[in-house]
Order: sequence, then C-alpha cells, then structure tokens
Amino acid sequence: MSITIKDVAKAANVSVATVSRVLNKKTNVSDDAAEAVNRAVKELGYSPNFLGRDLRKSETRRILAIIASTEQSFYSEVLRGMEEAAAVKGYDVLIATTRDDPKHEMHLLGMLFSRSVDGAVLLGPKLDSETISRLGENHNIAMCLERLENCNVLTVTIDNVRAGKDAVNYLISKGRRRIGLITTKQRSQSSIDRELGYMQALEENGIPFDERLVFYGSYEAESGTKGCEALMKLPEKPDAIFSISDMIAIGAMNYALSTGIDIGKEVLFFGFDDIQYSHIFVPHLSTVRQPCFLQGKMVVEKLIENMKSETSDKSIYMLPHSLILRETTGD
Amino acid sequence: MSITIKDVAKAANVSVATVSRVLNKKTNVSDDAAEAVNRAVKELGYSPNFLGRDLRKSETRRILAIIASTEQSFYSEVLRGMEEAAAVKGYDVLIATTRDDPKHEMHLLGMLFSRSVDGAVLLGPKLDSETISRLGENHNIAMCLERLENCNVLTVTIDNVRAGKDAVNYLISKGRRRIGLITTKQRSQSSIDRELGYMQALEENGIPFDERLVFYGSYEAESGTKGCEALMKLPEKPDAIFSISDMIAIGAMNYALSTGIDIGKEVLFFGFDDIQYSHIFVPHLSTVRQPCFLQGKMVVEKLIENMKSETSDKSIYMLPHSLILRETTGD
DNA sequence: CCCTCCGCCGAAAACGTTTGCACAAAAATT
DNA sequence: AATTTTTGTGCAAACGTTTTCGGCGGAGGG
Repeated sequence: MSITIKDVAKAANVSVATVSRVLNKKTNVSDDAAEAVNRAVKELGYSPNFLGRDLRKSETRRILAIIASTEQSFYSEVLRGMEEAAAVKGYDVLIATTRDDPKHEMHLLGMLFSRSVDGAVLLGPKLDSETISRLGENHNIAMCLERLENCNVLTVTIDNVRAGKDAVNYLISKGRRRIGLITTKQRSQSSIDRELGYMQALEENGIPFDERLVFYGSYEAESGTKGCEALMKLPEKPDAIFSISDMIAIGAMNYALSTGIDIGKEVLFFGFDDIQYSHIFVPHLSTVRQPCFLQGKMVVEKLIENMKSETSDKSIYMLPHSLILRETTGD
Repeated sequence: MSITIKDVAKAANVSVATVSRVLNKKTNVSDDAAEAVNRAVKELGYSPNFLGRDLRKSETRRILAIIASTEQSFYSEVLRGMEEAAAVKGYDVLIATTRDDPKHEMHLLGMLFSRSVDGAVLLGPKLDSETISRLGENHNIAMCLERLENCNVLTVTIDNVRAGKDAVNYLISKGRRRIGLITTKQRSQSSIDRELGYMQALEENGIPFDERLVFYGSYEAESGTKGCEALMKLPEKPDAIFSISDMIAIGAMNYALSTGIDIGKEVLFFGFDDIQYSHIFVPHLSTVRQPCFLQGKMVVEKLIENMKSETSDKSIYMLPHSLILRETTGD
C-alpha cells in the first residue's frame, strides 16, 4: 500500500539500515549512499512511518496540553509558551479539550497511558486532586495556571492569594473602603485563592468583612452583570468592585454603564487575567496580568526535564504577576 | 520497563492472543479466560501501547485540526462540532496551531504523512492553494470555514459572497445608501468574498461604488477603530458600516462611542461571525452568524467517509448562514 | 462408533522502524 | 609488510500489538 523504508532501500540499492541511518543523520555512511538514498526518498515521495519509529524508540516527542475549551482566550498565550519551549527540545505540542467533562479528561489522559504522547500538561483540570496525584506517580503529568490542593504534581502557576490581595490593596490605596467581590460558585482553587487575597487585604487594612458584598455567580459575563446589579442595589453601595476574572468584570461594567455610573470615579473596577478584550472594551479595565507565556514555557521545560531524568520534580512554581492599571481605577 | 500484553498473558495464564481478544471484545473466548485476563489487567494496571496497536492496524483513529491560533474564539464551536462527529465514529480530535507560519503548518501536516493521525482538517490555512491541492491527492485532508480558490480539497464553509450581500442588503433595506466597508489588507478568501457581496448588493440596488468608503486594515480591533475614524472624517460620512469581522466592528464602534455618534440611528453597524463578545459588548452588534458547530460536524463526517472509501469526495459544501439583528441596526 | 462441526485457544507472522553486532575493505599505524 | 584502527555496510532482533491459521477437545448427528 504505502511506501516504506524497504522500498527506498530497494530503489537506492542499499539496506534498510543504511536508509535509516541517512534519515537520522548518522555519521557513518558514505556520501554516495547518502545521495542515493536522498534521491530515492524524493523520487518515491517517502515519509517515514512514525508509528514504527516511535514504537521502536518508545518515545513520541509529543506533549499533550489538555484544556477545558479553546474559549478562554488567555490559554492561547500559555500554549504559545509551551510550544516555544517544546520546539527548542524537539517536541511538538498537541491540544485536546475536555469539554468540562472529567470522564473525557480521563479518556484524553489515555493518550499518555497508551504512549501516544510522552507527557501531558493539565490546564484547569476537572479531575480531582487525588486522582491526578495518583496518575502523576507513574506518568509525566504537570499542571499549569491552576494548582490543586494536596496535589503532588509538578505545577506552574501564580500566587493567586497574593495577586488578589495586591488588587484589593490597590483599591484600598485609592481610598476605597467598601469593596465588592464578584466570584464564582464553582470552587476552583484560583477563585478560592483570589477570594482569600481579598479577605486578607481587608483584614490587614482593618476593614470589616461584609458578606453582603460578595456575589457568587458563574464565569459568564452575564453573571457579572447580575452580580453588579445585586451589589449596586445594596443599601450601602460599594465604591469598588473586584471581579475574579475579566469576563465577569466586563459584564459587571455593562451594568454600571447602563445605569450611568461613573466608572473610575464613582466606582472602581478591577479584573483578573488581562484578556485581549480588557483593553478593547471601553473604559479600559484595570486588571491582574499573569505571565501566561512564561508559565507555559516553564511548565514544558520542567516537564521535559522530568521525562529525561529518573527523579521527578513535583514542586509548585509560582511566577510573578503584575497589576495593569487603566481607566477603571481612574489611572 | 513498562507492562506489556505479555506480562498480562503470563499473569492470567493464557496467550497474548487471548489477552488481545478479550481486550478487543472478540466473541470467541471463554468466560473463565476473560475474567482471568480482566483481573490481571486490573492488578497490573496494564494499559495497551497504542503505538504497537496502531502500527499493526495502520490506523490511529485520530484526526488533527490545524488552526492558526486558539485566539479566534469562534474556532471553539467548530471544534466542538468536529469532536462530536468524531466521537460518534470512535475518533479523537487533536488540535495544533500554525502560529501563522506556513512552514510550521507543513510540519504539522507531517503528522499526517507519518501516519500519526488518520486525517487533517485545515481551518484557515496559511499554505497556498496549489500545495494543499497536491497534498490532498494522496492524503486525507479537508478544509473548514475558509475555502481556497482552485483548491481541489474537500471543503465545508459558508457562502461568504451571499452572506456579505445579505448583510449589506439589510442595511440598504433600512434606508442606508452610503455604506462603509472595513476589511483587511490580507487577502483571505473569505474577506474577498465578503467584499464581493458588498459590491453586489450595492450594484443590485443601483448604488454607485465609492472607493473612499472602503478601508483596508488588519484583523485587530484597533484597526477597526482606525477605519471608522477614517470613514467618519470623510466629507460625506457613511450612514452605515459593514465590517468583515466582529472584532473589527467592535473596534469601529469604539471610535463611534468615543465621539458620541448615535449607533443604531445615526450610523448602523454590521459585523460578521457572531463571536461571544458581540452580544456582551454594548450596544449589541448585528452580525452574520455562521453555523460553526455544523461546519465542524460536517467536515469531520465527510472526512471520515473519505478515509473509509476508495473514492474521495472533493466537493465544496456551503452551509446556510443567518443574520442576527441587534441594537446596532436599530433592531 | 465415526464423522463433522464448533468453540476456544496458542504459535507465529506481520506492521515499519532503529540499532547492536559482525564483518569486509580501506586506511593508518607500526 | 604486518598489524591495528577506522569506515561503511548488511543482517537480524527488537519494540507491542493484532490477526491468521491450524489444532485440540468435546458435542451432536448419523
């Protein structure tokens, strides 16, 4: 059916071993033979069957990135980082989506168990910490962006507690004392940590926590709109709102805009993620920027290191974030 | 090193053939043997090496989706369609990004040539039509969303000419006669077709074409802003603007908003794609919606059909689009 | 009682590579 | 000139599966 290395060998009048050697740029092969092989390859339009190769070498030089969906736009930058780091080491990055289904996430990890890829990095896993820990013992798994409590797996992320605290502290430094929080019902670790940061900032500044100021919704923009409405209808309105994601913040601002609130003066808004739209949407949103590219790069570098060595680094690396100050905080 | 089918066979006291049979749910195996094998599999934590399997069966049951980047948010829906159709047939979908680099796109297609995947779908390819046509002769390639002129490859897309015409016709039906067009310098076929639709609509309604009303920029929102500014500074301002993408339209509206133009009355805006943000951004954008999910579903269905049969369907399928009317056209 | 058939199973070939080993010829060293 | 080293090459094993083929034993029909 298909053209194999044997056909090339025959056409070039050499053995398959020799063909393999010139294809893999091994040194001990004569110029004549090499030329003959290359010509045959070109003539026949041969390209090697990686299933055979990978089986023999038992490595695929491929890494699988497992994400929830391609919708979260800031995954894009992380993936670029991953690809860059992978390319340096001669690896390819493949992407697959879990559709928020832990069962399907497990199915995708099957590619790892079945040696179809050499390693996998989880971005926002749906599986529980214990399961991932267990799988991580025998397979090359890493996590990125999102950490999991008690998960003994190589992780690259940011310090979400600190980041949340920094954002809220900034709002406080602008004289705000009544700060709303719009977060999610779904308890991802990053949400939890960012909320924790919010709490800490309040506490450190002697501002009493008021539970009426926190709204639990979903990750949709519409949920932010609802949250903002709820907060603004409080007897004592907030003078600033911290949302745990930019999408939510944009939704919240939509409510504010529609009711004529003077954003950046009357109420300050702070988001998280610095998605592309946060500087397209007017007014421009102040937000926390994650080093997306760097996280992706680092997680792949560390993962590949783990794959090559006997010992396995299971550390949690936290990369520095930064505050991006724009119009919604009056900057 | 790793646990193989041999180990399972030994543990279950049967031959590897039997193990393979129970793993593949073949009928002719006794209940006793099956049970023994299943127990052994569980005990040893065995999972089959797909490299071996795929090599033997010479199929991987995987399809590669090649996209420019994960940034374009409406890819997401297409991918879901692809995954759904693939799952039905027992295939997985992998995603890889070209980073807008034709050379890297070719590298990714190498996965197809090297039998690491059974088929590939190109979404917005960077390679030229001729190259893709040639590769399509010997490999299972399909295109989705974007068609290429003179490209003899299975394609699923929409009728962009017709869609552009419909959008502009709608603006005309609202009494507009001076309609601006914001498009891209980069000549993708969809842009060309949408422009063509714009022209046709004007012509059919006896509106003379005015080249000053068309602005050539990039795909960024900022470019839309610039385009809108340019159009609005014309001696005779447009009374409607059609942008070939929602991102551009949103950028354009940013300019309009900042200069106090009454969107939806003074100037109508029409976008294209119906991205997620087009109904979050206020005012809500009227736009052309593509059947993304359906395109993805169909392209995979057709591709798999091609893979199974000897003959190869190279048709272009055009799925119906629809107009979504919102605030920016006064609806 | 013999033959046939069927259910179940194992041996071995095959898929397409890479690579250790052996070996001849050529080159370099005595 | 005799020895050793180097260079280039081919043979064949190995990677982990699936699947064909044939064999064995027992059941059922004549």
